[in-house]
Parts: sequence; C-alpha cells; structure tokens
Amino acid sequence: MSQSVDRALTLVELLAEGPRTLDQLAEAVDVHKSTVLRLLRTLEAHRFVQREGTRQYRLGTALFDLAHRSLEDRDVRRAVEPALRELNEETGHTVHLASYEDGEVVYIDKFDSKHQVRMYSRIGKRAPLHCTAVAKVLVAALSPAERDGLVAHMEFPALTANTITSPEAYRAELAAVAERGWALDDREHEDFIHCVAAPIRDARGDVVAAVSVSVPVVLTGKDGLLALVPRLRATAALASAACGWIERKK
Amino acid sequence: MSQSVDRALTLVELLAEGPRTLDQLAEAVDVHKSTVLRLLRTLEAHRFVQREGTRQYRLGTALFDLAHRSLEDRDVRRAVEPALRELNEETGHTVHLASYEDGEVVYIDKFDSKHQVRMYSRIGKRAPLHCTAVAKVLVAALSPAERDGLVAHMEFPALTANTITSPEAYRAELAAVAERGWALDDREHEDFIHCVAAPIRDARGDVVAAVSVSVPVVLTGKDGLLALVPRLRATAALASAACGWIERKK
DNA sequence: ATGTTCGTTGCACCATACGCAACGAGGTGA
DNA sequence: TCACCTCGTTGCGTATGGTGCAACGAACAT
Repeated sequence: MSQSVDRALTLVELLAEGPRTLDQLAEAVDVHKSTVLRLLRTLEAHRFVQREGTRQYRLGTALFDLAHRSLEDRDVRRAVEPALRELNEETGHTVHLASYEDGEVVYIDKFDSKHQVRMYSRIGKRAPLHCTAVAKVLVAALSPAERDGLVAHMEFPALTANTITSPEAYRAELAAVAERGWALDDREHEDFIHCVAAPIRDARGDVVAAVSVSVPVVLTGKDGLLALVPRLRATAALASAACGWIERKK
Repeated sequence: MSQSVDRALTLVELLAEGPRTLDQLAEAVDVHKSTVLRLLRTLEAHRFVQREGTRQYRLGTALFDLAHRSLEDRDVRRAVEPALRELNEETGHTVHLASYEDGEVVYIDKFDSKHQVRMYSRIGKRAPLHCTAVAKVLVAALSPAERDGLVAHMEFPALTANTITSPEAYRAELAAVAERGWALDDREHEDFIHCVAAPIRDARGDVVAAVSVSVPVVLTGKDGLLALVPRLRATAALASAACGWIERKK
C-alpha cells in the first residue's frame, strides 16, 4: 500500500462530501498541510480536484469523464453477477439476466434452479417479446417511437391460455409495467412456470438489462411468486448500483 | 508533485480506455510491475479500480459514487458560468440562466447586453411560465405528471399580442419544444424583445437549467434571432458538459 | 496599524516507494 | 505428463521522493 496514494484518494473521498479548504483537509487526514497541498496539486494536474476561488477545493471534472468512459465498455453481465448469484442462492430459483438489442431480447446470463424441477433456457436464447417478464420490462423502457415501431411488427401467438394476444392488451401491459417498475409473466409462456422481472439501470438511468426469477407453479403459487417481488427489486437495485446507478432522492 | 500519486492517477486514466493487465500497465507508464502492483492495490482498496478475473484490471465503482456525489453539491451556476460568459461576449446580447424549482422558474444568473438597449431583469426574479423561452424549456422537461399538474393551475394573461393564452396551445408548444430541443419566445412577454432558450443537462441527462439569449427586436429580426440558435445550442452543450453530461452516441 | 487566518516555499531528514531478482500459479504445447 | 512460458506476487536493500517543520506572504478583519 502506497502511503501518498492512499492519502490522496482519501482526500478525494473527503471532497466528495463537499468543498473543503486546505486546512480542513489537513486536519481530517491528520497530515501536515504542506503535504496535503502537494497531493492536491497532483490531483489537480489530473483534474481530479479543482480549486474553487482561492480557498476551496472540490472534485474535478475528470471523474465524470472516467465514470462515463468506464461505463461504456463495462460488461453488464460481469458487473451484476454477484447480485444475481446471491438472489439465486437465497431463493433457490432460476434467475435470468436479459438485455435488449436491435428488436430482440436475449438471455445473457442464467443461474439454474436448485430444485429438481428445472426449466429449459440457455444463454443466448431469444425471449419472446409478448409473453416473458424480462421482455416486458425491457420493451416498456424503450423510447415511445422505438417501442411503437416494435409492437407494430410483433406477432402474438398464444402459447398458453394466459398469453397476451393483442397489441392493445400488450400496450396496456407495458404501461402498467412501466408504472409499477416490475413485470409479471403469469403462465403466459409456459403453463407450469411463472416469473417476475425488474429493470437494471446504469449511471444515466437507462435500462440496460432485466433480471427475472422463474418459479414452477407446482412449487409456489401466485401469492408466493408475488412475495418474491421485494427481494427481486432489491437485487435489481444492487445490480444497478454495480452499473453506476444511484437512486436520486425526492 | 507527488510521483506515486501522479503514477496512480495515470493508471486510472489508462484504465478508462479499457481493462488492462498488470504488465500492460507497467509498460505503459514505464515503471516496474511490482510498483504498479502496489499502486493498483492501493487504488483497489479505495475501489478506484477493481480486478476482473485474475489478470484484468478495470475502473472501480467508487468513480460513479464520486462523480454523482460531486454533482449533487455542484453549483450549476458556477459550472456553466464560463460557457455563458463566452456566449454573452461573442453575441453581445443578454444571456440568462434559469432553473425550475417547486413550480417556479427563477433566473439564477444573468449577463447583460453590451448594446445600448437593455432589458429589465434580475437574478432571483421569477419568470412567467407561459411566455418565456426558459420556462418553456424547463416545463417541457418535467415529468408528464408534474407538468400536467402545473399547467392545470396556470393562468395565461395576455402580455402582448403574441402571448399564448390557452392551456391547449401551451401544451402543444411544450411538445414542440421538447421535440426540437429549444424554445422560442416570439415577443410573447414584451413587445420589443424576443428570445431563444435551450436546456442544460447533468450527468444523468436530467434538465437542470435553461440558458437563453434575449434580443431587442429593433436590433435583430426574427431571422437573425433564429440564426443564433446553433450558437445557443453549442453553449448549452458546453454548459451541459461542465455539469457532467456526455452526449451518448447512436 | 495590528492581528489573524489562510496558502505557499525551502530545506534537511529519513521513511517509504522503488527496482531487482527470485518464486509460484496457471496455462499451453509437445 | 512434463517442460516451458507468461503472468502476478513477495522480500529485500537502497536512495529517492515524500514528509514535517518553520518561516514567509497574501488576504481579510478589527
């Protein structure tokens, strides 16, 4: 561990709480102010901090650059893996991670159920848009224009008795999903399985993926499934945090 | 300048371009890999970088925290001042910065016209919602619910012959503003002045303020005013960048 | 004017960050 | 299976670079 780097980073963290003067910083990290000054100068040269007026330091603009640039090549799958694994281990049910790309919803990660009864799915598989919870979440998050274009060209084959089979009903469902922040697949895809899904957001608030829990009906009735929603949303929140999302108060 | 801090920050900047291995980093900054390892460990302890698998380093999540936290207490006015000042000096016209809070639009900064003909306004003054360009921009950016609530309780006194005097016309105007990304006040507030305004966004893309240019009609006709729009939008983009906004490609 | 509170500079010392070289783990090819 | 190669990791001795000190200077207040 490098002492000076450690101190410099501590300074940055302190400044995250608001602007500080040199003396305040020196006292907070318990280092001589001349030392703090040198560290700040180095940080300033890299635009990690900037001076405000003559006696105030604050965080610099490099942090925005860095945060955003790292987001771009950040692999969502890897970032959210721990959160999803935990959900899978805690509930024992199948957990899916899906993302939307070019008019399709694709499963990009999967954690198998620990129960005997499993469902078939695999990474890379395309999810039907009209009867899966993840697709509902992802489509509901699209821009109105893109969403309308997509829905206009969709087909609605009835896979079970509960499948949504009309664009109108689907649009209404999407609106409901967007409103409440999670989606339900109530045996709309397969007779013996139902799911709930929630969105994962990045630093900008854009929905970058959806996480779902799939449960065989024989194991858990609808009430039991809905009881999982808070746990699911907690996972989605954790996963979003790993992608840079910070919930904005008020 | 502190050598180790300097090197550590350089490492962070390198990692912003994508994940790297220890050797790559050592070579890039031209220091021994054992040294780089120690720096990375320190950075890792502060969550500035994180390991991906066993032989990949990438930026850590602390950067998101920091970037967002610094945004919150960041003073928009101070951040965008240089951009607005430049617009004012270049065009010579009055430039306003306004923000929305609790149902009101307030001028929070102002750069006076250099021409003889000035307009009256002051920092802290409330802008009429129905007939100013800044208000149109800010109200158009509200959530549908908040916007509807606001418009429902608005009054539409006719201040000039051009003032919008009905909720319906105002709603249509807001939609047009949202669509094209800037707003016009075509002598709707005062007979002898017209304005254009554009939104300023933060890192999350939320509209945090609006910048406007106000021009006396005697100086510049409507064509001349509209010719200022590209310049205005450039300023808004610059100001947004200072608030952390990064335009997303595609 | 006088005092106070900051940021800033030069300097001498020694802690600390450094490079080196050797080790170990994990992967690859024959 | 073994040998080889490529990385990350560790311990160590050294001198470089970071540190605290004390004095200076600027800005502001009394």
